[in-house]
Amino acid sequence: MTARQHASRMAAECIGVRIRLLNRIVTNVYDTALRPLGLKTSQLNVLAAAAYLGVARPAEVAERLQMDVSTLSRNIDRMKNRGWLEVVPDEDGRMQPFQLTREGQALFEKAFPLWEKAQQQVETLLGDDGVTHLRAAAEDFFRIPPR
Amino acid sequence: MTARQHASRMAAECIGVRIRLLNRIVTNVYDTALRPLGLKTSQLNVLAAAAYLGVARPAEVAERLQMDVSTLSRNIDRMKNRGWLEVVPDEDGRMQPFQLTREGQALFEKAFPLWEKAQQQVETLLGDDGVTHLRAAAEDFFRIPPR
DNA sequence: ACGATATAGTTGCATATGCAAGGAATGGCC
DNA sequence: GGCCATTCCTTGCATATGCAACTATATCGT
Repeated sequence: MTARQHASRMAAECIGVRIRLLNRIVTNVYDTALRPLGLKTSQLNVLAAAAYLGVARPAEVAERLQMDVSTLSRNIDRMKNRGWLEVVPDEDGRMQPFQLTREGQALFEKAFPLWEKAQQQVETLLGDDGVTHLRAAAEDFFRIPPR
Repeated sequence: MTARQHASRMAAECIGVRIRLLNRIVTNVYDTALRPLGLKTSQLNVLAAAAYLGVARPAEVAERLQMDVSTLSRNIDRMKNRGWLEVVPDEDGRMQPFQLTREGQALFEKAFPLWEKAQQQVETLLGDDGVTHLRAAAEDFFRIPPR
Protein backbone atom coordinates (compact mmCIF):
# COMPACT_ATOMS: atom_id res chain seq x y z
CA MET A 1 0.00 0.00 0.00
CA THR A 2 1.31 3.42 -0.93
CA ALA A 3 0.96 6.48 1.24
CA ARG A 4 -1.56 7.89 -1.16
CA GLN A 5 -3.72 4.81 -0.86
CA HIS A 6 -3.55 5.07 2.88
CA ALA A 7 -4.57 8.70 2.66
CA SER A 8 -7.34 7.73 0.33
CA ARG A 9 -8.71 5.22 2.80
CA MET A 10 -8.57 7.75 5.60
CA ALA A 11 -10.42 10.30 3.51
CA ALA A 12 -13.04 7.76 2.55
CA GLU A 13 -13.54 6.17 5.96
CA CYS A 14 -12.34 8.31 8.84
CA ILE A 15 -15.08 9.04 11.33
CA GLY A 16 -12.97 11.65 13.08
CA VAL A 17 -12.69 13.75 9.96
CA ARG A 18 -16.44 13.67 9.54
CA ILE A 19 -17.40 14.49 13.07
CA ARG A 20 -14.85 17.28 13.24
CA LEU A 21 -16.13 18.70 10.00
CA LEU A 22 -19.72 18.65 11.21
CA ASN A 23 -18.62 20.13 14.51
CA ARG A 24 -16.96 23.10 12.81
CA ILE A 25 -19.93 23.72 10.54
CA VAL A 26 -22.58 23.43 13.22
CA THR A 27 -20.71 25.27 15.95
CA ASN A 28 -20.11 28.07 13.49
CA VAL A 29 -23.84 28.56 12.97
CA TYR A 30 -24.53 28.89 16.69
CA ASP A 31 -21.47 31.10 17.20
CA THR A 32 -22.60 33.43 14.46
CA ALA A 33 -26.11 33.66 15.87
CA LEU A 34 -24.83 34.35 19.39
CA ARG A 35 -22.15 36.86 18.41
CA PRO A 36 -24.39 39.92 18.99
CA LEU A 37 -24.43 38.93 22.66
CA GLY A 38 -20.69 38.34 22.84
CA LEU A 39 -21.49 34.75 23.67
CA LYS A 40 -19.92 31.58 22.34
CA THR A 41 -21.58 28.23 21.87
CA SER A 42 -19.59 26.58 24.62
CA GLN A 43 -20.54 29.38 26.99
CA LEU A 44 -24.20 29.02 26.19
CA ASN A 45 -23.89 25.35 27.05
CA VAL A 46 -22.58 26.28 30.48
CA LEU A 47 -25.29 28.90 30.97
CA ALA A 48 -27.92 26.33 30.09
CA ALA A 49 -26.45 23.77 32.45
CA ALA A 50 -26.56 26.29 35.26
CA ALA A 51 -30.08 27.40 34.34
CA TYR A 52 -31.18 23.79 34.41
CA LEU A 53 -29.36 22.68 37.53
CA GLY A 54 -29.78 25.85 39.55
CA VAL A 55 -26.61 25.19 41.48
CA ALA A 56 -24.09 23.32 39.39
CA ARG A 57 -20.88 21.58 40.33
CA PRO A 58 -18.09 21.78 37.74
CA ALA A 59 -17.42 18.06 38.01
CA GLU A 60 -21.04 17.24 37.30
CA VAL A 61 -21.26 19.54 34.30
CA ALA A 62 -17.98 18.23 32.93
CA GLU A 63 -19.22 14.69 33.27
CA ARG A 64 -22.53 15.43 31.54
CA LEU A 65 -20.78 17.18 28.68
CA GLN A 66 -17.84 14.75 28.62
CA MET A 67 -15.35 17.55 28.78
CA ASP A 68 -12.17 17.96 30.74
CA VAL A 69 -12.68 19.63 34.12
CA SER A 70 -9.73 21.91 33.47
CA THR A 71 -11.35 23.20 30.29
CA LEU A 72 -14.56 23.85 32.12
CA SER A 73 -12.72 25.45 35.01
CA ARG A 74 -11.32 28.14 32.76
CA ASN A 75 -14.52 28.63 30.84
CA ILE A 76 -16.29 29.24 34.12
CA ASP A 77 -13.53 31.64 35.12
CA ARG A 78 -14.07 33.82 32.09
CA MET A 79 -17.80 33.79 32.66
CA LYS A 80 -17.36 34.77 36.28
CA ASN A 81 -15.18 37.66 35.21
CA ARG A 82 -18.01 38.84 32.97
CA GLY A 83 -20.43 38.72 35.85
CA TRP A 84 -22.55 35.91 34.42
CA LEU A 85 -21.73 33.31 37.05
CA GLU A 86 -21.07 33.38 40.78
CA VAL A 87 -19.77 30.86 43.25
CA VAL A 88 -22.15 29.43 45.81
CA PRO A 89 -20.52 28.66 49.17
CA ASP A 90 -20.56 25.01 50.13
CA GLU A 91 -19.88 23.09 53.31
CA ASP A 92 -17.42 20.89 51.50
CA GLY A 93 -14.45 23.17 50.97
CA ARG A 94 -13.33 21.33 47.85
CA MET A 95 -16.38 22.25 45.87
CA GLN A 96 -16.87 25.40 43.85
CA PRO A 97 -20.51 25.13 42.88
CA PHE A 98 -21.77 28.01 40.81
CA GLN A 99 -25.03 29.52 39.66
CA LEU A 100 -26.24 32.20 37.27
CA THR A 101 -26.12 35.77 38.46
CA ARG A 102 -29.05 38.04 37.68
CA GLU A 103 -27.09 39.22 34.66
CA GLY A 104 -26.42 35.63 33.69
CA GLN A 105 -30.13 34.87 33.81
CA ALA A 106 -30.94 37.91 31.71
CA LEU A 107 -28.29 36.91 29.20
CA PHE A 108 -29.63 33.38 28.98
CA GLU A 109 -33.12 34.69 28.28
CA LYS A 110 -31.77 36.96 25.58
CA ALA A 111 -29.81 34.10 24.11
CA PHE A 112 -32.71 31.70 23.91
CA PRO A 113 -34.43 33.11 20.81
CA LEU A 114 -31.06 33.39 19.07
CA TRP A 115 -30.45 29.76 19.88
CA GLU A 116 -33.82 28.86 18.42
CA LYS A 117 -32.98 30.65 15.21
CA ALA A 118 -29.60 28.96 14.95
CA GLN A 119 -31.18 25.61 15.68
CA GLN A 120 -33.55 26.12 12.77
CA GLN A 121 -30.70 27.11 10.49
CA VAL A 122 -28.82 23.97 11.45
CA GLU A 123 -31.88 21.84 10.82
CA THR A 124 -32.22 23.36 7.38
CA LEU A 125 -28.53 22.88 6.72
CA LEU A 126 -28.42 19.24 7.76
CA GLY A 127 -31.86 18.36 6.52
CA ASP A 128 -34.39 16.28 8.43
CA ASP A 129 -32.52 13.08 7.76
CA GLY A 130 -29.22 14.56 8.82
CA VAL A 131 -30.71 15.76 12.10
CA THR A 132 -32.33 12.41 12.76
CA HIS A 133 -29.06 10.62 12.06
CA LEU A 134 -27.13 12.92 14.33
CA ARG A 135 -29.54 12.57 17.20
CA ALA A 136 -29.48 8.83 16.80
CA ALA A 137 -25.69 8.76 16.85
CA ALA A 138 -25.51 10.93 19.96
CA GLU A 139 -28.32 9.52 22.01
CA ASP A 140 -26.21 6.86 23.70
CA PHE A 141 -23.81 9.48 24.97
CA PHE A 142 -26.03 12.35 25.93
CA ARG A 143 -28.17 11.30 28.80
CA ILE A 144 -29.91 13.93 30.83
CA PRO A 145 -30.34 12.30 34.21
CA PRO A 146 -32.74 14.69 35.89
CA ARG A 147 -31.94 15.90 39.34
CA MET B 1 -41.67 29.90 29.94
CA THR B 2 -39.19 29.82 32.77
CA ALA B 3 -35.46 29.78 32.31
CA ARG B 4 -35.36 26.20 33.48
CA GLN B 5 -37.84 25.16 30.83
CA HIS B 6 -35.76 26.90 28.21
CA ALA B 7 -32.70 25.10 29.48
CA SER B 8 -34.63 21.87 29.41
CA ARG B 9 -35.57 22.36 25.79
CA MET B 10 -31.99 23.14 24.85
CA ALA B 11 -30.77 20.03 26.62
CA ALA B 12 -33.39 17.92 24.94
CA GLU B 13 -33.06 19.34 21.44
CA CYS B 14 -29.81 21.17 20.81
CA ILE B 15 -27.89 19.71 17.91
CA GLY B 16 -24.80 21.71 18.77
CA VAL B 17 -24.52 20.12 22.19
CA ARG B 18 -24.72 16.69 20.62
CA ILE B 19 -22.24 17.21 17.86
CA ARG B 20 -19.79 18.87 20.20
CA LEU B 21 -20.14 16.00 22.62
CA LEU B 22 -19.51 13.44 19.91
CA ASN B 23 -16.60 15.49 18.64
CA ARG B 24 -14.92 15.50 22.03
CA ILE B 25 -15.44 11.78 22.54
CA VAL B 26 -14.29 10.74 19.09
CA THR B 27 -11.38 13.14 18.79
CA ASN B 28 -10.16 11.93 22.16
CA VAL B 29 -9.93 8.34 20.91
CA TYR B 30 -7.78 9.32 17.94
CA ASP B 31 -5.68 11.69 20.03
CA THR B 32 -4.99 8.96 22.56
CA ALA B 33 -4.03 6.49 19.86
CA LEU B 34 -1.69 8.98 18.16
CA ARG B 35 -0.06 10.31 21.32
CA PRO B 36 2.93 7.91 21.12
CA LEU B 37 3.90 9.71 17.92
CA GLY B 38 3.40 13.18 19.38
CA LEU B 39 0.72 13.69 16.78
CA LYS B 40 -2.73 15.20 17.15
CA THR B 41 -5.84 14.31 15.21
CA SER B 42 -5.95 17.62 13.40
CA GLN B 43 -2.33 17.22 12.38
CA LEU B 44 -2.96 13.75 11.02
CA ASN B 45 -5.73 15.26 8.93
CA VAL B 46 -3.24 17.68 7.40
CA LEU B 47 -0.66 14.94 6.85
CA ALA B 48 -3.27 12.85 5.08
CA ALA B 49 -4.36 15.76 2.92
CA ALA B 50 -0.77 16.31 1.86
CA ALA B 51 -0.19 12.59 1.31
CA TYR B 52 -3.28 12.49 -0.87
CA LEU B 53 -2.73 15.69 -2.79
CA GLY B 54 1.03 15.50 -3.14
CA VAL B 55 1.34 19.24 -3.31
CA ALA B 56 -1.36 20.95 -1.31
CA ARG B 57 -2.48 24.55 -1.20
CA PRO B 58 -3.64 25.79 2.21
CA ALA B 59 -6.76 27.35 0.71
CA GLU B 60 -7.74 24.09 -0.89
CA VAL B 61 -7.22 22.05 2.25
CA ALA B 62 -9.10 24.59 4.33
CA GLU B 63 -11.98 24.45 1.91
CA ARG B 64 -12.14 20.68 1.90
CA LEU B 65 -12.06 20.52 5.68
CA GLN B 66 -14.25 23.60 6.11
CA MET B 67 -11.79 25.21 8.45
CA ASP B 68 -10.53 28.75 8.72
CA VAL B 69 -7.42 29.43 6.67
CA SER B 70 -5.82 31.17 9.61
CA THR B 71 -6.24 28.07 11.76
CA LEU B 72 -4.70 25.93 9.08
CA SER B 73 -1.93 28.44 8.53
CA ARG B 74 -0.73 28.05 12.08
CA ASN B 75 -1.18 24.31 12.16
CA ILE B 76 1.00 24.08 9.09
CA ASP B 77 3.54 26.36 10.76
CA ARG B 78 3.93 24.05 13.71
CA MET B 79 4.26 21.07 11.43
CA LYS B 80 6.90 22.82 9.35
CA ASN B 81 8.84 23.57 12.51
CA ARG B 82 8.82 19.87 13.32
CA GLY B 83 10.17 19.06 9.90
CA TRP B 84 7.06 17.23 8.70
CA LEU B 85 6.10 19.68 5.97
CA GLU B 86 8.00 21.87 3.54
CA VAL B 87 6.99 24.67 1.22
CA VAL B 88 7.07 24.06 -2.51
CA PRO B 89 8.01 27.11 -4.59
CA ASP B 90 5.29 28.33 -6.92
CA GLU B 91 5.19 30.73 -9.83
CA ASP B 92 2.33 32.62 -8.23
CA GLY B 93 4.01 34.44 -5.38
CA ARG B 94 0.85 34.50 -3.29
CA MET B 95 0.75 30.75 -2.89
CA GLN B 96 2.51 28.74 -0.22
CA PRO B 97 1.85 25.20 -1.39
CA PHE B 98 3.37 22.50 0.82
CA GLN B 99 4.17 18.83 0.74
CA LEU B 100 5.35 16.11 3.10
CA THR B 101 9.03 15.92 3.84
CA ARG B 102 10.67 12.51 3.97
CA GLU B 103 10.14 12.61 7.72
CA GLY B 104 6.54 13.60 7.21
CA GLN B 105 6.01 10.61 4.96
CA ALA B 106 7.64 8.28 7.47
CA LEU B 107 5.47 9.71 10.23
CA PHE B 108 2.34 9.25 8.18
CA GLU B 109 3.19 5.62 7.56
CA LYS B 110 3.81 5.06 11.26
CA ALA B 111 0.54 6.79 12.06
CA PHE B 112 -1.58 4.74 9.72
CA PRO B 113 -1.85 1.56 11.81
CA LEU B 114 -2.55 3.66 14.90
CA TRP B 115 -5.32 5.37 13.01
CA GLU B 116 -6.75 2.00 12.02
CA LYS B 117 -6.81 0.91 15.63
CA ALA B 118 -8.48 4.13 16.76
CA GLN B 119 -10.99 3.85 13.96
CA GLN B 120 -11.93 0.38 15.19
CA GLN B 121 -12.28 1.64 18.74
CA VAL B 122 -14.57 4.40 17.57
CA GLU B 123 -16.65 1.96 15.58
CA THR B 124 -17.04 -0.20 18.66
CA LEU B 125 -17.87 2.82 20.77
CA LEU B 126 -20.52 4.20 18.44
CA GLY B 127 -21.83 0.86 17.25
CA ASP B 128 -22.63 0.00 13.66
CA ASP B 129 -25.78 2.07 13.70
CA GLY B 130 -24.04 5.08 15.18
CA VAL B 131 -21.34 4.94 12.53
CA THR B 132 -23.88 4.60 9.76
CA HIS B 133 -25.85 7.55 11.10
CA LEU B 134 -22.77 9.69 11.39
CA ARG B 135 -21.59 8.95 7.89
CA ALA B 136 -25.03 9.69 6.56
CA ALA B 137 -25.16 13.02 8.37
CA ALA B 138 -21.73 14.03 7.10
CA GLU B 139 -21.89 12.82 3.54
CA ASP B 140 -23.38 16.00 2.16
CA PHE B 141 -20.52 18.04 3.57
CA PHE B 142 -17.51 15.86 3.00
CA ARG B 143 -16.94 15.48 -0.65
CA ILE B 144 -13.62 14.24 -1.87
CA PRO B 145 -13.36 15.69 -5.34
CA PRO B 146 -10.40 13.79 -6.73
CA ARG B 147 -7.66 15.73 -8.40
C1' DA C 1 1.03 51.74 -17.48
C1' DC C 2 -2.10 52.45 -13.65
C1' DG C 3 -5.49 52.16 -10.35
C1' DA C 4 -9.24 49.29 -8.55
C1' DT C 5 -10.31 44.73 -7.35
C1' DA C 6 -9.65 40.06 -6.16
C1' DT C 7 -7.00 36.26 -4.17
C1' DA C 8 -3.66 33.85 -0.84
C1' DG C 9 -1.63 33.85 3.44
C1' DT C 10 -0.25 35.89 7.89
C1' DT C 11 -0.81 38.21 12.36
C1' DG C 12 -3.23 40.23 16.62
C1' DC C 13 -6.45 38.94 19.71
C1' DA C 14 -9.49 36.04 22.28
C1' DT C 15 -11.51 31.65 23.40
C1' DA C 16 -11.46 26.60 23.76
C1' DT C 17 -9.42 22.10 24.50
C1' DG C 18 -6.92 18.50 27.13
C1' DC C 19 -2.81 16.24 29.58
C1' DA C 20 0.11 16.32 33.52
C1' DA C 21 1.10 17.97 37.75
C1' DG C 22 -0.06 20.43 41.80
C1' DG C 23 -2.77 22.05 45.72
C1' DA C 24 -6.62 21.78 49.11
C1' DA C 25 -10.10 19.57 51.62
C1' DT C 26 -12.44 15.31 53.01
C1' DG C 27 -13.05 10.63 54.56
C1' DG C 28 -11.46 6.35 56.07
C1' DC C 29 -8.42 3.19 58.79
C1' DC C 30 -5.48 1.94 62.22
C1' DG D 1 -4.90 11.78 66.39
C1' DG D 2 -2.22 10.80 62.25
C1' DC D 3 -1.38 8.92 57.85
C1' DC D 4 -3.15 7.70 53.31
C1' DA D 5 -6.10 7.58 49.64
C1' DT D 6 -9.78 9.96 47.29
C1' DT D 7 -12.19 13.72 45.45
C1' DC D 8 -12.49 18.35 43.54
C1' DC D 9 -10.54 21.99 41.45
C1' DT D 10 -6.69 24.92 39.56
C1' DT D 11 -2.28 25.87 36.95
C1' DG D 12 1.51 25.18 33.52
C1' DC D 13 2.01 24.04 29.05
C1' DA D 14 0.87 23.24 24.32
C1' DT D 15 -2.32 22.95 20.55
C1' DA D 16 -6.52 24.32 18.09
C1' DT D 17 -10.10 27.44 16.56
C1' DG D 18 -11.96 31.57 14.23
C1' DC D 19 -12.80 36.74 13.37
C1' DA D 20 -10.86 41.01 11.88
C1' DA D 21 -7.37 43.41 10.00
C1' DC D 22 -3.32 43.38 7.42
C1' DT D 23 0.43 42.39 3.65
C1' DA D 24 1.77 40.74 -0.64
C1' DT D 25 0.84 39.37 -5.14
C1' DA D 26 -1.79 38.93 -9.24
C1' DT D 27 -5.49 40.27 -12.50
C1' DC D 28 -8.67 43.10 -14.81
C1' DG D 29 -10.43 47.28 -17.04
C1' DT D 30 -9.38 51.34 -19.10
